[in-house]
Amino acid sequence: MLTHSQTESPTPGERGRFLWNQKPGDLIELEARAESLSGITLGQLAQDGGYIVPAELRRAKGWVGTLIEKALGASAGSRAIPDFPQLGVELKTLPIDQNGKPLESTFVCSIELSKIADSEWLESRLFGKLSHVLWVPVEGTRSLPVAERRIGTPLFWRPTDEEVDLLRADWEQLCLLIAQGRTGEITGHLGQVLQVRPKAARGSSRRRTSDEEGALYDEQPKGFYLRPRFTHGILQRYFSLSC
DNA sequence: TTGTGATCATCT
DNA sequence: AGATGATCACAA
Repeated sequence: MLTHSQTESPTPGERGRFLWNQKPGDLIELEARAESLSGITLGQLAQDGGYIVPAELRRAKGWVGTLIEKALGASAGSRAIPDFPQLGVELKTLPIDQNGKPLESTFVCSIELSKIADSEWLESRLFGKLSHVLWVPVEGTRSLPVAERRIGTPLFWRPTDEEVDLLRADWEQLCLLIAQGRTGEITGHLGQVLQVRPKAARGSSRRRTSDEEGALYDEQPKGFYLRPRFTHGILQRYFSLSC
């Protein structure tokens, strides 16, 4: 996905302006490094690291997120833990339009369909990932060439008590349906701030699970997503306070 | 195969 | 326009 330049511009991690693939030691350092990306374009950042910018994201949907991860030294890989394990921080890029409005929902984590029945909120993947997030807004208007899109001002976010209540209420409602084996009733329409949507390589993907009674059946893999309205609220609150 | 990074494509 | 369901690439 992150294709290296064949022309050997700067060797990644050696000559670039940014500390590619190097773990930040603490929150202050992570913040400083995230802020150093603010205002530059994806093309500039990619060139610094010696990466090729895809002409379009259709076949490179996670390219922006992976680029920012490498630049900031995220180390969790594809494990189901926060991107900066030692700091407990999850990194999320957020595509925004010219008004700072999120263009897409935000994927949070996949759902362990077979284990969801006896899970608890405080131990959940969802709560674990959302307890501390570093949001990095990035211009995402489709008509803007990927290389020209600018990285925005990063912000650290911890959900307020009110936001936790909203998330937890949705999470419990959706988990209950899943635990009862009523996954057929789950659509993206449910949930005020959180929703459950397919998360699979193809629509026909299936994964084995069971309901409270232990009955086995196959269901489409699903994941939790934050609604754009919710993430928009996070950005608005932050930027209204910082002005 | 599952979980990560997400955006695409289409319908209302 | 906004949102839902579908889909793409990669790592372990």
